[in-house]
Amino acid sequence: MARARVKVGLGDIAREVDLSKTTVSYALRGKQDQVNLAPETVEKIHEAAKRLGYRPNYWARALVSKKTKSVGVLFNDLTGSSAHEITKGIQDVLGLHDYETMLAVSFWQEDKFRKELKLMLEKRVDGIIAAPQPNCEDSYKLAADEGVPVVFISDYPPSNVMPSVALDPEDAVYKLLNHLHQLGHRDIGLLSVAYNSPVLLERERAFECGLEKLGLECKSNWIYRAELANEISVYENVRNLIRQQHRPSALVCVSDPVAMQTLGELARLEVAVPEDLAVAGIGNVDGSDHPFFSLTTVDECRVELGREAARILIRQQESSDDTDNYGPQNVRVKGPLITRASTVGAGLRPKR
Amino acid sequence: MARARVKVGLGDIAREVDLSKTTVSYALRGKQDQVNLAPETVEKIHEAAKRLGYRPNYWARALVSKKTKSVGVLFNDLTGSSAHEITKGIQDVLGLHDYETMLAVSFWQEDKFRKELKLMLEKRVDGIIAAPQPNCEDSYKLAADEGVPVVFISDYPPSNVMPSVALDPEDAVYKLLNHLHQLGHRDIGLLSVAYNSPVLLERERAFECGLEKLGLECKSNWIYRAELANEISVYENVRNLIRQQHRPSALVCVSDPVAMQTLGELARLEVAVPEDLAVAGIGNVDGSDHPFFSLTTVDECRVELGREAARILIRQQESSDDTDNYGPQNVRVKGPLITRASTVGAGLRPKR
DNA sequence: CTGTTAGCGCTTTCAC
DNA sequence: GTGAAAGCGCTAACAG
Repeated sequence: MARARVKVGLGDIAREVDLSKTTVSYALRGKQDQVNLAPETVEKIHEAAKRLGYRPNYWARALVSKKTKSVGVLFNDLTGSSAHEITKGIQDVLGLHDYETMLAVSFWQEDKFRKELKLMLEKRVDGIIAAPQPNCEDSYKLAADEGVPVVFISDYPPSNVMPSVALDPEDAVYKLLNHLHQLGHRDIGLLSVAYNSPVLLERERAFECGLEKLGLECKSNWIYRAELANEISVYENVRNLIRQQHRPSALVCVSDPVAMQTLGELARLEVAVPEDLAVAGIGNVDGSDHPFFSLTTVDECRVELGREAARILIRQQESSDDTDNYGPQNVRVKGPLITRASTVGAGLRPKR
Repeated sequence: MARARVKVGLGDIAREVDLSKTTVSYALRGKQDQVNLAPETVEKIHEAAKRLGYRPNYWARALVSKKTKSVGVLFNDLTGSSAHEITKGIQDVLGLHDYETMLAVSFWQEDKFRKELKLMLEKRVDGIIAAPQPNCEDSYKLAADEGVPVVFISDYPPSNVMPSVALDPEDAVYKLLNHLHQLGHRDIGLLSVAYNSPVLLERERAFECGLEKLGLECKSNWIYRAELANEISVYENVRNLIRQQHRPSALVCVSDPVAMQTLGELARLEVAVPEDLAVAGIGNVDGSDHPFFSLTTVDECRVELGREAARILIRQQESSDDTDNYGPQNVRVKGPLITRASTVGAGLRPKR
C-alpha cells in the first residue's frame, strides 16, 4: 500500500534491471529511437519503474538540461472569468509546443507582485505573461534584463516598451458608437474612470475620434470621469448626468463593471433603460449577461488574448536568436459587438 | 543595460570577492549567524551579488536541500471568485510558515487534472490542496502513496478517506430553514441537483433533518432534482413546482447558481419573489448580491476554507512524524446566514 | 545497443 | 571566520 515511502531514483531502477542509469533515463523519456534501445529492454525498464514507483525529479532534470519549457503567468486577481479564459488561451497554444504554465496571483499588492515575479525568475521560466501591476515597472525591467521576455495582457504599463496583447480600443469604441448611431442616437456621452490605465485612456481617446468619424459632436460636459473602484463615484456621476438639462440619450462606459454600476444606479433613479438612456460597456465580463441585467458590450476575447500572448512568447523562443528584437510587438484583437437589452431591449426586464 | 546576459552563479561571485562558494552561499542566505561571518564580508558579498546580477537557482537549491517548502493548489476552474478567495486564505497561512504556492487549473478535464497533479509530484511539493475532480480517485491515491498529503477543499470525493475542508452542510441548511420558518413559512421545498457531490448530498440530507427539527413536514414531491450544469433542467423543475396545486411557499436551493437560475426563471414566469415564492441558496457566490438580484444565502467562507486547508497541511508537516496518521481529518466551517431580498425583500426590485 | 564520465548550481558536513 | 570536498538526481557527450 504505502509503497515508495523511500525515494526511488534512476540508480535504483538501473540496479534493479542491471543496466546503466543512462539507458534507463533514455528509456523512461521515450528517447529510445534517438539511441536505439532494444524494445524488450525498454519494456523491462518501464515495468521496473512502475513496480518501484519511480517518479522523475523535475528539479534535477531542469538543472541539468538547463531549460524548463515553462512560462510564468501572473494575474492581479482571480475574480471573474478573466483569469480563467486567459489561462485557457495561453495553455491552448503552449500545450502545442510542450510548454508548461506556472500560475501566480498578486492580489493587487506590489510586494506580492515583485515576490512572485522574482520567484519565477529563480525558477528560470522561459517567459512571463502578466497583467500589469501599477508601480512595478522596475520588476518588468528586471526580468527583461535577465533575458526573460515579458508580455502584458489585457492592459499594459504606461511606458509601452514591452510586447502587449489587448482588445483593440478604437475598434471596440467605434463599434459601440456606430451601433448607437444606427439606433438613432446622436447625443452620446462617455463615462470613464480616472485611472492611469493606458487601455482605458485609449478608449477615451477613441471615443472622441469615433464621434468625429460619425460626424457627431463631442460635448466636453458629456464626458464623465469616476474614480476607480469606487461605486459611489460612479453613482454620483450618473446622477449628475441625469440631472443635466440637455443630456445624452446614450452613454458609453469605458468598461463593463462601470456600465453595470451605472445600470444599477439608473434603476434606483427609475430611469428607463434604454428608453431614457441607452447604456453600453466594453469587456463582456462575467455578469454582463444576466436575466435582469443584460448589457450591450464588446467582447474582450480573453481566450484569444491568451493565445496571442503565448504566441508572441513562442515565436520569440523558436527564433532563439540573440538579436534582441524585443520592442513593441503589440497585438490588438478586434472583439465582436454584442447587442443586448441595455441598448436594444424593451427596457431592463427579464429577457425572453 | 542588458546585464546578466550571461548567467552568474555562486562561483562567479565567489571569485569576484575572492572567497569560497560556501561563504558566499551563507552570506546570501542570511545564515551569517549560523557560521559567524564578518559583517564586512557579508556586506562585500551582497554588493558583488547585486552588481553582477546574481539570481539564485531554485532547482539547484531544491535539489540539494531536498525540500521545496511548497504546496500545490489545484482548481477545477478559475471562474467566479472562488479560486481567488481560497487562494487568498491558503497563502495567508502558508505565508506565515514560509511556504510557497503552486497554482494549477484542470478546466474540469480529467486528463488535465492527472497531468497537473503528476507535475506537482515531480516538482516534489510537500502537500496538495485540491478541488475534487470526478473520476480521479486514482490520482489522489497516487499522491498519498508517495507520501504527499492531499487536502480537499469545498467538496470531497465520494470515498471520504482524505482530509477535507468544506462549509458545514447541516448548519447552513438549518440556518436557512430556521430563517424561513421565522418568516412564517411552513411549506418549504428543496431544489437539488442530480450530481454525485458528497457536499450537495449532505445538504439534501440536512434538509430533511432540518425540517424535522423544526417540526415541519417533508413532502417528497417538494423535493426537486435538476441535472447538473443544465439550466434548462432547472427551469423545468421550477415550472413544475409552480404548476403544482399545493406548492411550497419557500424554496431552498442546494447552491447559489441553482438559486440564481431559479430566480431568473421565476421572473420570466412573473412569479413574485419573495411574495409568491421565497428563494434561498447556499454559497454566497459572486453575483448573488446584485442590484437586481439579491439572494438570501449562507456564506461559504472561502477564505477561511483556504486557511483551514493550509493549516491541516502545516500541522501535518510540523509534526513530521512518520506515524502516518492521515485519516479523515475533516473540517466543516459554519458560515453566516446572509438575508437578502429573495426572502425578505419587497420583491425583486433594485435594492435600496 | 549500452555504459562511462562529467558535470548542472547549489548546500552542507567537517576540517582548518 | 572561512574553505574543501562530497554530493543532490539527473542528462548528454563520447566511447565502446
